[in-house]
Amino acid sequence: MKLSTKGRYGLRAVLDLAVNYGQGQVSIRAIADRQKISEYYLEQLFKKLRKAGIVQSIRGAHGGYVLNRSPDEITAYEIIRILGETIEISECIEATTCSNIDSCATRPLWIRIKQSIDAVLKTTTLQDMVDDYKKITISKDGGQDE
Amino acid sequence: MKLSTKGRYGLRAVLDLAVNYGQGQVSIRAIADRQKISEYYLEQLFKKLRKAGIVQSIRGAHGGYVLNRSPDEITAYEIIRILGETIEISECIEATTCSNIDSCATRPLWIRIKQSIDAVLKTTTLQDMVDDYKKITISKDGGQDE
DNA sequence: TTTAATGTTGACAAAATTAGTCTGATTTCT
DNA sequence: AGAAATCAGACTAATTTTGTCAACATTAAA
Repeated sequence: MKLSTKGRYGLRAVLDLAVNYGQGQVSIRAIADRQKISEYYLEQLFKKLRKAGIVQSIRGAHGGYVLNRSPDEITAYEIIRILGETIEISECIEATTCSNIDSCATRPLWIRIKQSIDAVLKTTTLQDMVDDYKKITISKDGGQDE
Repeated sequence: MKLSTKGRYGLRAVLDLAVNYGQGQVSIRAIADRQKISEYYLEQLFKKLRKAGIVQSIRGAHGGYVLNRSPDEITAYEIIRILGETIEISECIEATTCSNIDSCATRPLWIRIKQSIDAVLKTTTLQDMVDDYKKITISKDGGQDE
C-alpha cells in the first residue's frame, strides 16, 4: 500500500511553491530541477491543481505558478484529493452496502483506518510542513541557501 | 492508495478461520466458496501464513487449516504484515535518510500517517472483528445460518 | 509586431506491479 | 489403491502507474 507518485510528487511540488510564497511565480522547470521530477509529468499535476483553484498560472515569458491561497489555508488533504489519490483501502467504503456480505467483517476496520488517515491529512497545512522542514534543515547546519 | 488483494482477501480468509475457531479445520475450498476468492490464489496466501506460524495445516483428506493462536491474540497488523503488505506510503520512511533532501519536507507527514494506521491495526484483534461482524448481522435480522 | 518562453491539452508508450492460473508433487484418511 | 486435501513454484494476464511526446495557445518582452 503506497501513495502513488501523483500524491507524493504533487505535494512536494506544491510545497516548493509554499516555500516561495509571496516572492512571485515559480516555473515548472525550476520545480522539476529542484525536486528531480519530470517536467512533463509535473505539468499534468499542475493542470489539476489549477482547475481546482489551488494554484494560479502566469503565462508568457518568465511565467510560472503561484499559490492562490496562503499556505496555512491549504491542507495536505486537499492536495492529495485533488491529485486524484483515493485513500480508500477497499472499494466497499464509499458504497453504502457491500455486495459481498461476508467481506463486511473487514469493513469497519477499513473505515477506521481511512478516518485516521484523513484526520492527519486534514490537520496538516502546507505551512505546518514548511515549518517542520525549516526546523530540520536549520538544525542540520546554519541553514544554507543554495 | 489501496490495500492490495493480498491484504484484503487474506484478512477475510483468516477471519473465516476465526469464526470457526475451536470447531476443527477449514479447507481452502470452503473458504474460497464462502468468500468468493480463487482457491489457487488463497493457497498462496496461506502458504505465507503457515510459514509465519499464524495457521497450522492439516494435510490429507479432510484436511484444512486452523488458527494456531486464539483470535484475540492475533492482530490485524500481524496478518497484514505477513501477507507482505507495505504500509509505507513512501520509500523514504524505512530508510534512515532521504536520498533527496528536498523530498524530506513531506517525510514527517508520511511518518505520522503510517503511525496512525499502525495504531489502528495493532489494536484490532481478529476477535474484535468477529464480534463487530456478529453485532451487525444480528441487528439486521434474527441471525440467519445459511 | 515579431519572437521566445511558457503553459495547455490529449494521446501514447514503457515499466512495474498486482492478480490470478496452472501443473505436478506430497500427504493423509478411508 | 483412491480420493481429498495441502505444498511448491513457475507462469501468464491484466491493470495501474509512470513517464514521454508533439502540436497548439497564450503572453510578455524586445
